[in-house]
Amino acid sequence: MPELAEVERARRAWDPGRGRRVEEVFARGDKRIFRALDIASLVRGLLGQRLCDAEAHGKQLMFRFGAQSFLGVHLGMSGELRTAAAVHVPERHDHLVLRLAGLSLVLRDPRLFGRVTFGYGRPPEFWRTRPPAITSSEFRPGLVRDVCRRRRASPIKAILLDQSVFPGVGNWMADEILWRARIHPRRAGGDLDEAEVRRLWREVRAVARGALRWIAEQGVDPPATWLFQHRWTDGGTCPRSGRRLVRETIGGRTTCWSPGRQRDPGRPRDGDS
DNA sequence: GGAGATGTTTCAAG
DNA sequence: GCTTGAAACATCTC
Repeated sequence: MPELAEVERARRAWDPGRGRRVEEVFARGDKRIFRALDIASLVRGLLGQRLCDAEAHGKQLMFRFGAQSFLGVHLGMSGELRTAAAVHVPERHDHLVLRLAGLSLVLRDPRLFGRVTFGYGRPPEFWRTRPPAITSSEFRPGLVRDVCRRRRASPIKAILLDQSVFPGVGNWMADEILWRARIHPRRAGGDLDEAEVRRLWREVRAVARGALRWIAEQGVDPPATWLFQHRWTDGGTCPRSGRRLVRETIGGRTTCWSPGRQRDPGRPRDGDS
């Protein structure tokens, strides 16, 4: 599920626990979401501390407990945050449950592609060195130009998934961005001209803002004018051209685009395949 | 039963 | 040394 806006929505899911102290920590420490994390110090660092702050950055989440304890969560492919009753009995895929006064904070992740990190005294390294948010004014066109130059042989679809430049952009957002910018997902980064780089930069921001508005703030899917509504299954049509959408694997991920609107680099006259 | 899934990491090859 | 693409991770759903 989780890209930029879904992660922002997850950030808010634990809000009911704000200001309350952790009374008990349940963790399935053998699960890979904890990687090399020392569960004993996680428990020690959280017990008795109040949930004070929750921040999202790209696909990363950081929850601060007390002044010193920083709990990082990456939801991977199937992670979810929710609250449950204080007496909640962890279900099969509930790998971390924090019992506070009156409710429990639950991290569920069936596929176990998520990751939990913990920092005491200061946030973990990745959080301190995170790249500019794509919604911030520091996210400038030059960053897009640089990564396209550096990864000049990679398809632009794969480049957009680079979290060190486009934090929060995932598979559906990348397709949405390219569709709006009228750039074929298989175009090589080094092949984009200055105007295309500029369009890409602009649409990264537009899709990020729109996704946050619909998904995180209003809690609904983006409207039918977005590719989002049409891309998931075979047989969809482009909401702008009315033509049949194409789905293929690019950069190892299912990719959907609108032929004609996004011209195929191998077929300069007609993008239909 | 098989394929595929909104993600990252690792590793071998160029 | 850098870049690239494929495989691996674990489970569920269609």
